[in-house]
Amino acid sequence: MSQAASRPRTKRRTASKEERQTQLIKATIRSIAKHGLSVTTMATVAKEAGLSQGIINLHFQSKERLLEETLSYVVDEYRATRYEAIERSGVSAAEKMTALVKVDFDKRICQPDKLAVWFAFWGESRSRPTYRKICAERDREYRKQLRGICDEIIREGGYDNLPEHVAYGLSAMNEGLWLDLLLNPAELTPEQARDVSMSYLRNVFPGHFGET
Amino acid sequence: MSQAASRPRTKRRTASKEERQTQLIKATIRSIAKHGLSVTTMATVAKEAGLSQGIINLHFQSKERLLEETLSYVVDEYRATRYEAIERSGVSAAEKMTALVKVDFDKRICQPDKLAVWFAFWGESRSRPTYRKICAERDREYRKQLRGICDEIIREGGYDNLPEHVAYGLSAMNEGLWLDLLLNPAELTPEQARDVSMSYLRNVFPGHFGET
DNA sequence: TAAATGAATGAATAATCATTCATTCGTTGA
DNA sequence: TCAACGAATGAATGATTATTCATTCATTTA
Repeated sequence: MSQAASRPRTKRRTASKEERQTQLIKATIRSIAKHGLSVTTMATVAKEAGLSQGIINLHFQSKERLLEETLSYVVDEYRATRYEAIERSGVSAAEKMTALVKVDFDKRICQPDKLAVWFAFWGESRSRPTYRKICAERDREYRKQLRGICDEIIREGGYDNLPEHVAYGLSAMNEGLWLDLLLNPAELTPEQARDVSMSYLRNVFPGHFGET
Repeated sequence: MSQAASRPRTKRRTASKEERQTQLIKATIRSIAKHGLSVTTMATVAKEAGLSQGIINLHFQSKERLLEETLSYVVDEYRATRYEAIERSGVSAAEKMTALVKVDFDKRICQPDKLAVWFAFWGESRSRPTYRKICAERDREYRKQLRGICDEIIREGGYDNLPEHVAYGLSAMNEGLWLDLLLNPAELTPEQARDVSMSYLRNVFPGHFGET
């Protein structure tokens, strides 16, 4: 949240626990994006943060805990941004739905470094129950939110789609579009990805997201 | 393709180069699924294959090459299954499209071990140009195929969807459904995932995939 | 200002891992 | 049956890496 954790002015400085931890988590995100998770070492993170080797064990006890905190950080940021967007949006179900799609392709959320972190942990999560648990929480909440909005829209519009199909379908499509943004950022912009997602909604709920 | 590469009968046997390489690649897939890519070592692969330490360097020169060959193996298998399905399917665009969706959720293709491999490499691909190149080839081909079919269906049905939106949307949705199958196999079966995907097609091309 | 506190360092350590290669052993051709 | 070949082994090696901890140094307190 604070940008104060960037770079110390003097050659050495003592910062608050929270400040340092955030600084180290951000360094971990950059390291994963730059080198990949399997090449991210205590050394690459410390160097990225401009700090010394031992500091990570001082603040996080172990590398594993640092990685878990990093995943949680990204997950929490995503959830917070979503709730914020829902709060700011209009009260209608269609407006809420549009707000959610916008969040997925918001610069803050789908920037390359963050996407790299999501997929790095997803890639390992099959063999790491802890990662899966942190991610599962995200999925359950997100889909529940989406499912509720779909229910409402379907009731309003008298569509004969199954709400769980649309909720699964939309969240899956957005995750897949993230993958495309990660793998070939040159071929697809976040704005185009959002258009693809919105065009899905237009097809499924023409009365709410129709062209006219 | 052959199942002969499973387990040698005698305590030691000399096999053909190709047989051993396939055996090692399959062992790598299992190791990635079981331990994750970052914990997959020469030792875990050798153990999984029931062979000795040095054998991988003998056949693949380096660990990196083994991993690249493993990714290529999965990519090639996916492509081959797709082309096979198109050949077997009816000639209409709608039949071809249905065949493609079926392939994505075929037991052979979307089994847990294989999905783990896809996501393990996607997670690292941002920092590994070689991985990205192997995957990019897959994407380009797949989307081109899909795009062609969408063009045809849109022409036939007079829909006003953009073919590239549907092609991007469908492939993204299927990739996202793979993620759901990987992360919570208990909540979603491949058959249900296929239904989600097909219900998308019903909405986008009601004249071709309509309910009646 | 001086002593106390604890944040930060970085060299040392122990563990892990990819790679090498001398040796073993199964297979093939004469 | 027996050399000759080469596939396979696995102990040894050197490189990498997470973790520890004695020491340094900035900040706070008295």
